[in-house]
Amino acid sequence: MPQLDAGGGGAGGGDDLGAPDELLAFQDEGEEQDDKSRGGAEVGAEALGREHASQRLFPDKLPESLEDGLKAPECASGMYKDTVYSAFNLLMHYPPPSGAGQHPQPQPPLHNKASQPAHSVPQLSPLYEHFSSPHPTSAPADISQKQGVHRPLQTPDLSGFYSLTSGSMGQLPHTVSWPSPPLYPLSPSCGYRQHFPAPTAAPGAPYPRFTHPSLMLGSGVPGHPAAIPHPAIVPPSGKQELQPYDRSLKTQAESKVEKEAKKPTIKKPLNAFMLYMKEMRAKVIAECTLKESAAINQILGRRWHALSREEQAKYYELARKERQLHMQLYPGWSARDNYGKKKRRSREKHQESTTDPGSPKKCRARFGLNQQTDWCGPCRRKKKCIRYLPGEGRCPSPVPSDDSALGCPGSPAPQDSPSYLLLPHFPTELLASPAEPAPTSPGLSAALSLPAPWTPPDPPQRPAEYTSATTAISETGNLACTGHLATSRGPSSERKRQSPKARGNWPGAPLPPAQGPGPGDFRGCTTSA
DNA sequence: GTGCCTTTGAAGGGT
DNA sequence: ACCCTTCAAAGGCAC
Repeated sequence: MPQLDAGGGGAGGGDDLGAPDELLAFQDEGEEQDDKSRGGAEVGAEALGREHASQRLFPDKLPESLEDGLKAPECASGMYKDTVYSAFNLLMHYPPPSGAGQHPQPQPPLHNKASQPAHSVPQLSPLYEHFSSPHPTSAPADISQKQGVHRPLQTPDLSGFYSLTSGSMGQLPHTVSWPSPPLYPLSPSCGYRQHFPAPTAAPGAPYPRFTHPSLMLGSGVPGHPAAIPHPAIVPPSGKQELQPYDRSLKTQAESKVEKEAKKPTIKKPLNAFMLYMKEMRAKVIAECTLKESAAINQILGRRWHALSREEQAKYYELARKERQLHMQLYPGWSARDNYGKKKRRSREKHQESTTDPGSPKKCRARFGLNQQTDWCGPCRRKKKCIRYLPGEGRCPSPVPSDDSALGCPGSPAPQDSPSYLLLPHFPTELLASPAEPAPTSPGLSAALSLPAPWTPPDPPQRPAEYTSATTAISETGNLACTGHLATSRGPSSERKRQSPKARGNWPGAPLPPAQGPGPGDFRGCTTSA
């Protein structure tokens, strides 16, 4: 379960996303689900799209209340959780009831992510945008850049609106297409309850939190008085009785695969750094004439460390709110749900390491390099490499290491450091291993000098719930599109070796620079892949 | 069309 | 408690 701010982060910050106890109650309900019941729920959720269509056509047949459906025994496991997912999706495309008021006319979605996978649910970043963009006109230009959809100017009235993408419509199989995707009002403080009639639940009842007709899940629940039988509505057992033609055309396994494919993907909420990247990417692109995200992200990573604590705290707070909102919208969702939906390179590497004694993984383990991103062998990437390899290892298309060479205005890289030494993940086989003599290059020698002992900066003024913060800035100079790329961030395995408490117990407290070899330390590894 | 690269943070399973 | 893995965004690039 996503971490709730123990300190009641909302306590002092006016976080009205929902009282922690409410969240807990909400969450506990979802946590009771088991995978099996979820399977049934997913099908039920799928059916809700169709159910929803019928409800829209026959609004007078709406169930009496959401809680009826939620409290139905059939909802006791699984049904609720996933129906909420779908319900939220429906919310995003369903005009709120007239009684709700304040509903804008249908507008183009703020986040029309054409590139968004058809089955994915967009991020909650509108929340972030609302918080982080008091002046909508200054909103980062990259929000819709990739999508290729011009983002309409946000008026203050719209800034608090949450929309799903038109593409996300595809996540709801069999749903009808509304004439236009309406925006859905969402209070900046996650105020669904502010926009919809108060629930009719008995006092103290945990549900419903949503009372929009589209959330009248009862009609989709078998056994509910208003239930409309639908082939896709399955009992909590998760088993669906196939129609005869179904049996003949596809096996249950195929059907299961198909349903898996149709299952909406709920993305992880963005963390603080992701929110920061999203906001600053366009700026860096504009400044640096860079487009490759890998390089952009390196710059952003350094700038992130250069941020003051107050600036970082803003993003941590936004991220925390996003997580809470996400938790409310998708109770019971786990990031684990999305595991395996991406190709995992590390797994291949792991297999590779089991057979190759000099494998990158072993080398990484030896020197504490990031297992996913640090290289130990020669540049094994066949494509154009953004890393600069000296001598024979030179990649076909070296990319300068310092930001200025990358196209950024700013100070050049340190004079005594060859550009390749300034790269964070310089292929270390070209340098001596710790047991071997160091190269004679003066720049190399300089680069091999480990970072100066880390000394904590002045005590920060963190929010109350953040304590003992430390800032890990090992950069030597201008971080704005300048300086070297050696990051202060240790390898993932290394940075996680340190407990959150040890590194400061405020969320996302940055680690002190790695004292040992890190991605930017250029420690040697003589093995090659 | 798919995956990699690159960053930090969050989460959860495993030990 | 700690370690390890995966995913979240982004867009060029390689295959």
